[in-house]
Amino acid sequence: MIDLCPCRDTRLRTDPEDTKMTLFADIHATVLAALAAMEAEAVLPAGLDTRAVAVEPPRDAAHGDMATNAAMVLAKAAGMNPRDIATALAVKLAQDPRIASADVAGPGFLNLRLTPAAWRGVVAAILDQAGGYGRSAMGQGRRVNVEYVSANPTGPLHVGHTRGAVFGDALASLLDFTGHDVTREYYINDGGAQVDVLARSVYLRYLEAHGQEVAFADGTYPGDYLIEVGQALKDKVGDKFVDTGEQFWLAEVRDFATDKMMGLIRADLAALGVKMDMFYSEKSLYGTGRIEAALADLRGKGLIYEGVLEPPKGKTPEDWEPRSQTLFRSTAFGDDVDRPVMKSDGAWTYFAPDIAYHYDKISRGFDELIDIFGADHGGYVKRMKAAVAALSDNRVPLDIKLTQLVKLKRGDEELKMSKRAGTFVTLRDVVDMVGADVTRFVMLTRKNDAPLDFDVEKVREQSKDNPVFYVQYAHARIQSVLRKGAEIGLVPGGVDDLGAIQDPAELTLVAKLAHWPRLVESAAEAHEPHRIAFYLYELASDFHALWNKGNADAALRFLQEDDPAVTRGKLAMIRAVAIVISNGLGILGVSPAEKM
RNA sequence: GCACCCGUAGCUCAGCUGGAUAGAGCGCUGCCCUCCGAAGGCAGAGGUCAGGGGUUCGAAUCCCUUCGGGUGCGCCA
Repeated sequence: MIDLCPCRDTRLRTDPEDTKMTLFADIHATVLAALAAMEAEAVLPAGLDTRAVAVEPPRDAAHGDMATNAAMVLAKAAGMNPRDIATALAVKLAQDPRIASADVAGPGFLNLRLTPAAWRGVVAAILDQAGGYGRSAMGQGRRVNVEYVSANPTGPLHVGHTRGAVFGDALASLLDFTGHDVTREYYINDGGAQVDVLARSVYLRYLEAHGQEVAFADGTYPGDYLIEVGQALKDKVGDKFVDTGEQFWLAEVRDFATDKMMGLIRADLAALGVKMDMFYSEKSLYGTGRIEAALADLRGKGLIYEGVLEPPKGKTPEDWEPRSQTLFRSTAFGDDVDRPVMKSDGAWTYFAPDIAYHYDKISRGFDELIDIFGADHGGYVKRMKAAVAALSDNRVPLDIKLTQLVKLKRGDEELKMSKRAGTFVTLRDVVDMVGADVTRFVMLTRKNDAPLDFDVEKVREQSKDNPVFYVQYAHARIQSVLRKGAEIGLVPGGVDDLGAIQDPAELTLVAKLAHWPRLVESAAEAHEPHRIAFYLYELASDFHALWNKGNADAALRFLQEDDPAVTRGKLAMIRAVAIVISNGLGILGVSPAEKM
C-alpha cells in the first residue's frame, strides 16, 4: 500500500534564473570583492579564509543599515589590528554607489549606511520577483524526505498530531521555497499489536450493530468514531463473523478497519490543508524480506549481535530478568546502550521495521532525511540517527525534530476531552473551532521544542493579542488601500516613482523587506519555520506603525490624491509589503486576507 | 542511575547559529482619532539571561559543573 501522488510536480528548481540577487547577498559579495582587491594590492596577505565574514543588520539600528565583522574575523590570520583592516576596507566600500557611508566602530565593526536609492531598489526587485521574492537556490535541488504525523491508524488525529502536521508541512514548504526537492511522507504504523486492538474494537462495534450488548474491556478503543466503522463492516459482510472465533475474522477486520482509519486521517489532514506525497505502510515491510535485508546490511558491518542487556540503572522493572536478544550496536554511534531489534519471543521490535523503513528511504536516493516526532519519542532519536548513519555509511544526514505538547485552553479552562475520540481533543475539533489558517499560524508561534498554550478564545479575537489576525489585518489593510487607489485611478508605480520613499519610518519598513531573503535562508538552514511567523509579526508591526503615523502626518498617508507620482511610489512600497506577507503566509500554509 | 530538551522582564515567549547598550506581546502608568478602518499607534517603568567556572578581541548563544523543571530508558508503538 504505497502510493505516490501523481499530481505532484517533481522537477528540480535549479534554474539559475531563479536565483535573483538580494540586497544583503549583494552587499556581502561586494565586501568579499573588496577584500579580494585588498589581497591583490597586498594590503592583506593572500589566501585568507573569508567564510566567517558576514554582512548582517546590526542589532541596534542606530549603528547603521548593515554591519560586517570582516576585520575582526580576519585580524588574527592576517596578523593585523582589526581596526586597521576595517579602515582600509571602509575606503574601498565607500566607492560603491549604493553605500552612503562606512564607519569603523567598536573593536572593528564596519557599519554601513546605504543610500535611499539602494533601499528603493529593494522595492523594485520585490515587485519584479513577486511570488519569487525570497525564493532561494540554496538547496541546489537536493532531495529531502520529510516524514511527519505518522500517527497510528487507530483513530482520528488529536491536537498533538496537529502540531506535528503543521510543523512538518511548513518545514517542507520552507525547504521547497529554498530550492530543495521535497517529499512529504507519512509512515503508517499498521504492523504492530495496536492494529489488532483496533480490529477487536471494531469487531465489538460490529456485534453492537447486530444488536448485541458489548462491553469495552481495558485495552480496547471505546471512541464513538468506531460505531460507524462497525456498521460499515456489517453492511459489507453481513453476519458471517458474528459467531466465529477471532482466527476467522481478525485479519480481514484489521485491514478493513485500518483502511477506514486512514481514510479518516486523510480527511483530517485535508481539513488542515496538509497533503502528503506518499503514505508508506509498515506492514509492507513484513514478510517481504525487507526487514531482513536491512538487518543483513547492518550485520555485514558487524553491528548486529546476540546479547543480553543490563537492567536499567536506578529503577529496575520488577519482572526484569536477563534475556538474550538480537541487538543493534548503536553505542558505536553515540547511543547509551545497544538496542534490541528482536524480542525474546522472536518477534521484531518496533525498531526493526523502522530500520528497514529508513533503509528504504536511503535507497530511494534521498540526500537528507528529516523526521518529525512527538516529544515522547525523545529517547528514540539517538538510535534512529545511529541506524541511518550505519545504513548510509554516514552519507545521509538525519535530523529529528521533536514537537512539544500543546495545551489547549479556553480562557483559564483546559480542554482535554473529546467525546468523539474518547480521549484527546481532535484535530477536527480544533479546526472546527478556529479554522485551519488560525490553527496553522498559532502552532508556529513557538519553537517546536517549547510547550505551546493554545487558547481557542484568544485566537478568535480580532485584536493585536491575536498574531494571526494582526498579520492578516496588515495584508487586508494594504489591499484596501490598493483598491481605494484603483478607484481613483492610482496604481503602484515603477522604479521611477520610488523617490517618494523618504521618511525614516518608510525606510525602516523597506529595510525589513530587504531582510526577508536571508531570514528565509536561515530558517531553512535551521529547520525552524517558526521564524517565518515571528518575522511576519514584526513586518506587520512596522507596517501598522507607519499606517498610524499617517494619522498625525498627512504626508505619510499612502494615497495623496493631489500628487499621483508620490502616491504611485507609496503604493508600490505597500504592495511590496503585501507580497512579502503573502509569500510568508504561503510557506506557513495560511491564506492572506483580502478583506476583514 | 543515565540520556535528551528546557531555565531570558510580574506573566507568555523571541533572540538571526559567537557580535556592540538583551527584545516583543500581555499586564501596569501616561498619551494619540473634525480618522487613507483607533480591529491601530506612541512613550514610560520593569533584567545578576537559574548559579559558578572555562574557551577569545567579544558569550544569553560554545564547553564543563551545580541547582531546578519536563520527557524517555528490553519483552508498547
